[in-house]
Amino acid sequence: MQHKRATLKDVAGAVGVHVSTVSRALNPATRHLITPEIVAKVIAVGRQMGYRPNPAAYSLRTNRTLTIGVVVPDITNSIFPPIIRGVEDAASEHGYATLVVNTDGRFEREASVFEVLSARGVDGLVVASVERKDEAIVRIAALGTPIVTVNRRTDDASICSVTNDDAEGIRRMLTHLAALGHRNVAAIAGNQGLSTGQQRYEALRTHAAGIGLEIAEESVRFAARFNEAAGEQAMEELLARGLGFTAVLCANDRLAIGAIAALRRRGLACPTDVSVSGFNDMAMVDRLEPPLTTIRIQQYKVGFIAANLLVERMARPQETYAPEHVLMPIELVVRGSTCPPRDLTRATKTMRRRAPAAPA
Amino acid sequence: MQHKRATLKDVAGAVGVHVSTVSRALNPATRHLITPEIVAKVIAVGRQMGYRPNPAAYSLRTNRTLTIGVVVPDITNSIFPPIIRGVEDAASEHGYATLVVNTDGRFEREASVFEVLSARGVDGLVVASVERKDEAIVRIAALGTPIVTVNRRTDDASICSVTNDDAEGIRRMLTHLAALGHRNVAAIAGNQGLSTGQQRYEALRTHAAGIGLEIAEESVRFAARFNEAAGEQAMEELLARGLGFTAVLCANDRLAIGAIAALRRRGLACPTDVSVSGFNDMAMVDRLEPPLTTIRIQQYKVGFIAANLLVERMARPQETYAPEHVLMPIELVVRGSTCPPRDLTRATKTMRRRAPAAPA
DNA sequence: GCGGCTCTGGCAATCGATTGCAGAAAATGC
DNA sequence: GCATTTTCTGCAATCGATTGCCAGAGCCGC
Repeated sequence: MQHKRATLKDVAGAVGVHVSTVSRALNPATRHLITPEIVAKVIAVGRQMGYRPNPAAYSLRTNRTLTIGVVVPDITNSIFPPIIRGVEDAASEHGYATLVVNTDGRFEREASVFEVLSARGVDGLVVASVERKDEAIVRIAALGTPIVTVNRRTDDASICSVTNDDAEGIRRMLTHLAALGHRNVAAIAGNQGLSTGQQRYEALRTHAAGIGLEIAEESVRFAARFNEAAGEQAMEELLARGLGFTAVLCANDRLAIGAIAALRRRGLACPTDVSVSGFNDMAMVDRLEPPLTTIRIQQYKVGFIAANLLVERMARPQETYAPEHVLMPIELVVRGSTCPPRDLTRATKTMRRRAPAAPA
Repeated sequence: MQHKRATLKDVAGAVGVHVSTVSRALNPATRHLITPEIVAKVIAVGRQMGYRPNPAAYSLRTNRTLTIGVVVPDITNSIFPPIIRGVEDAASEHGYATLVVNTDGRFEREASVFEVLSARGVDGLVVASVERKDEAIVRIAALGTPIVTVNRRTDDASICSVTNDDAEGIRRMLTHLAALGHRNVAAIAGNQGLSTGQQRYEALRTHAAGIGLEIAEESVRFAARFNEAAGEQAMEELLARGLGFTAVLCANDRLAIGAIAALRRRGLACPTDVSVSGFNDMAMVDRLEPPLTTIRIQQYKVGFIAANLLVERMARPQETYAPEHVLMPIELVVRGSTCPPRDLTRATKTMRRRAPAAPA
């Protein structure tokens, strides 16, 4: 990146002091050991010579890389970039760089990804790809690497996390649907091996009754993955049973998008025939037709806070302290994909084929 | 990331040879200097002890970090993650890690971003945020850092690039619109300070006539930025002039999305009243209403190839060689946002207000 | 005027690798 | 069988920082 840059030795030579003096003068923590005039001179000459510490030498000596690893399932999944951005912004404020790696949710790749980060000697990890029972993470944490999980968390409460208030989100959405007049609501739940999937489903079970909704066992389908295809398939299955629901609550936006596509293919309109709700408020879902009613999570902030938490923990290494779990508030965003039920049961109970969205 | 790991010295001790022997035995390039039996033993013991080289020590000695910097305007803009992913995948195949930074297109941030990467001593750069006249890049390149730009390029042909065939994309889109029967086509061009903006606009000028389209000077609006708001504003301006166009070619998808929103707000339907086309084929544009007709670019591949090119260049440092410029083929993707003109001029010439998308 | 104190800043070891050089051992030539 | 070459391995310097230890300077009080 540059030909040769000034070293401590160069600065020391220019000022006429020893390298150790320069080192101490430049480090705020040891600066008090040096006479103020020398400090000023060193700083001035250092700046003028364009001195910048060599990170390799620093790492070698201190065993710290000022780098944190960020592990995500896939950076091209648009839920993650805002989180990563938050992590990067917070990390860079503290002088840390971030190394982002993708696991694709595949086990073998996950192992190699941790291997790479470990080989690079990252000082800490922000992990967005964690599963509820994630022994790999627990093992790495036990070895002493500070870790914070984002969006999801492990069942094991010893791993720090920054997550969204999934339960409250579901409660708010159920309340919204009930307020619209829906009584028979179906749901497409997510992967129960992930905390998001499990929390959201559990909230459904916990809150439905109190809100006045009946959600029968058979009205819930579990999607294997959080994507459009799984949502589409789940919706197909729900429709095939003719359960007479007027709304479908989906565990995330991508499932909802798939669900709406499935409805459309069956000649049913969203929201007039069936209301559909999402979760996350991904980019662009406000521009879909219909615009998606969903729960907004604070993606950027989750990443930002997680990185700050991590930096804080990395500062005091081997101490043990209580793990922290931050829960971020969510927000209900009502758009066009939910509306009052037109006719409580007719639409989905009798599965007549219709031309898609034909003008009446 | 780990408590203490085996060093060369540890392996040397275990095998009973000198560290330099271990170093040479482990390095494929110097392995031939060592007796095969010793090599085998060193490798076996090294593996068994879980030896992994310390990157800091390696960097300090060799002045190479095995890290490349990736500079993008904003990782949350969904055009970039696939590119980044391509870069990361290719880079990691060669043992390189990637450091991604965001400029937000702001000048001062751009400077600090290069500063950070330079301080970290990256071995090379993949830059997606480059402008046509980008002196910063040229300067850094002149200092000896290998650089490859992606998606965009500098006017200065000495900087390697991997870009998409923007001109051909525009030609294909114009041909498509002409084939549908459009004759009076307007355009929303992009920032002319970026190669994409300029190339696409130039292609418009070059090819329109030959294809049988008239694109008057006043039928082209230049959007300041490549985003929805700019597209919306540009479309407003086009509509305000009542030019009688039946289609609008936009320089990218986000402009097109904004343009369609503006049409809708004016009570005009896309594509029945006005066809709109995009460029890039971003994620999700196939799920919009109407699904966007656009030009598909190979985002992942662009990143992948750029990283390979960069790695190749980093391998032989100070040599000078001809800069390479790779042009990736594009693909026309016809979806719902373009259709034959209903009535060649009535729709946009007489600006009647209508209820949005009301059934006839 | 001297012992003891604090305050500064220099010395040198250290982190873990790479690599030029030299010397020992083995192979080759005659 | 000796000289010469080749092959292999060890030695030690080096990269650029940090940091424990120590010595000299200056100050104080008595």
